Amino acid sequence: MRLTKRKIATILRQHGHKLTPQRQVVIQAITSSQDHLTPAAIYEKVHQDHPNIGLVTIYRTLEILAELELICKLHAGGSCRSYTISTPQHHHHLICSNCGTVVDFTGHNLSDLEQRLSKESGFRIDNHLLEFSGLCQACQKAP
Amino acid sequence: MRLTKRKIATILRQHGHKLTPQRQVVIQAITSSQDHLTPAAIYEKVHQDHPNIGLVTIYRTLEILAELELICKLHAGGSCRSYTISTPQHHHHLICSNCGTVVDFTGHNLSDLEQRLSKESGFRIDNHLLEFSGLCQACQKAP
DNA sequence: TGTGTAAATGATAATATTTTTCATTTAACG
DNA sequence: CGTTAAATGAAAAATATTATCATTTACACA
Repeated sequence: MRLTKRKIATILRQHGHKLTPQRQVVIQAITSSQDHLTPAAIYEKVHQDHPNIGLVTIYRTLEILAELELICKLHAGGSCRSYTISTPQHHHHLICSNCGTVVDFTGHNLSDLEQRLSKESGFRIDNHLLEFSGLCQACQKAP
Repeated sequence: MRLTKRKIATILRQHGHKLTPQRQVVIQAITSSQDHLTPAAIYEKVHQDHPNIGLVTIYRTLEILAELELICKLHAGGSCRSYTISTPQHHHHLICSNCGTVVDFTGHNLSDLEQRLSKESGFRIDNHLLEFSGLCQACQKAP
């Protein structure tokens, strides 16, 4: 189950942010895409129907959405600044290195490993980053 | 066991690259650091003793070293373009988000998960990215 | 131990990306 | 509706990265 636009709007407001038309457009662009999108890509996508929206607004919106964990930042693939829509539960990503399609997966728990590492290294572990990349079914067939 | 400078030199030559003084200096800067370093940070570090070395050379050297997997690119932490020395065996990283110290770890095998994901999604998985971040022992004590 | 040659360097410029600033506009609250 | 804090767009500034090119240099080979 993905985050609905309605839900996103509520969370934005709950945190004292306004739901501007520009933000709605950015959110729409992200939720309607299977890919991960860079700020520039979102700008492109959005600019056709909304020529007045500025790239800076995109940057600002993305920052807020990421802060609220409504979108996820991805690292695999070309850019380290591309985003995909988030889902409520903890998850990781599988990314097609050809077409950029993002598939979420859950059910893999890293807490055992985390505990082991914490014990071995003395670190207090706060966070992790786990992504897989490869070719999706469609891109395997037609390279 | 870390890669020695000698070993790195050999591998460079094996791939038709020259071992220039500039490259030696960059390698030295990376191998002698516990941190992960950005191109700019390496430039800073190196520029004191070698004022003639250009930032561009650093970029080029890093690209080659990364290509040959002699260094690893890290994503956790501020920059998505920071590097640490690599080790021969497959490993992942644990990174202190305060001081940048990088600790390698091995022994965690993702191939079961990889297989499961591959089956479930139809992806042909080529690669993965796994990093943990948190506070190292020293930084926990003195924030 | 020279020497020819492909590779590397540094300087500079070009391009790309991200952040700042600020005057104006607007969403959302009562 | 009116008020106000937040958001926007435009422009510029700051950063980061890549390309170009004339000159230099490592090193394979004689």
